[in-house]
Amino acid sequence: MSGTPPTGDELVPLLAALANPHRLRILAALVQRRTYVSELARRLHMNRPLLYMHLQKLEAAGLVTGELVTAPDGSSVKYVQAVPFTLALDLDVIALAAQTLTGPVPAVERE
Amino acid sequence: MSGTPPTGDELVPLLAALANPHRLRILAALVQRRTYVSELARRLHMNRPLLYMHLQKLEAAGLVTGELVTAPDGSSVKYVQAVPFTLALDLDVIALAAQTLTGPVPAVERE
DNA sequence: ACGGGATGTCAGAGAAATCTGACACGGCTC
DNA sequence: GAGCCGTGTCAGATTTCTCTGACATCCCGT
Repeated sequence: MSGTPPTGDELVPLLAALANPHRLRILAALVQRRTYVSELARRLHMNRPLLYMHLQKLEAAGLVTGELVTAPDGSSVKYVQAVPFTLALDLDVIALAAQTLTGPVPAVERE
Repeated sequence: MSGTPPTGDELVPLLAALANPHRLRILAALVQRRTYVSELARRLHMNRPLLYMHLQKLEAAGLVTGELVTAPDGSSVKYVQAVPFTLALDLDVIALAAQTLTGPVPAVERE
């Protein structure tokens, strides 16, 4: 995760992952502290299943890492933490990314 | 539109506006050329109503400007163009933006 | 008058994202 | 065993986003 020019196919999911208040707050909460899921749910006042969904999207976008830790007492706790990243966005970057978009486009875009 | 630190309430719509293949391609098409709507619809192979919706979202996010020009021959044509911008995204920026999120949050986030 | 090209808006179908409650499992402590 | 606290997953309701076809309007040139 760094400042390399993103392709369209990886930029869209990344932006989609960030374009949500909950997920911004989740990331913000994980910047400093490394927390486990249930505690995070309490801190952010959201249902655990909901938090799970958002965490999965963040994880899928590579913005968050999860680690299932089996504590010495035998209980398992899943710690999550934010993955540092940098994204410089710009009209030129977007124009570049748009060229690398695959998908249902006949590619008769020229002219 | 520039590199000032965005608040959460303006960052989320901005990211949401960008997190779409169509809108990336629309922006890319408007970087160089200034085009009117119908022609743009042909260039990108999409229905005009659909293009309109995406243009409205881009306009709402401040990424695109529209100008309805009444040509000398009397016909009116709407020209659209991309608005230059810069966005530097970062975990710290996100943490900052998350603090400025208004909304249905009891704000009992402390501790 | 007619056809063509432009703007703008609508209703509604279809797909995807969001959110909630309930369930299953395991391990600890009392 | 009962209660508490973790993880993980599910079905389903609700909402939002996408997308299409059709319509109304205006101006121009033939």
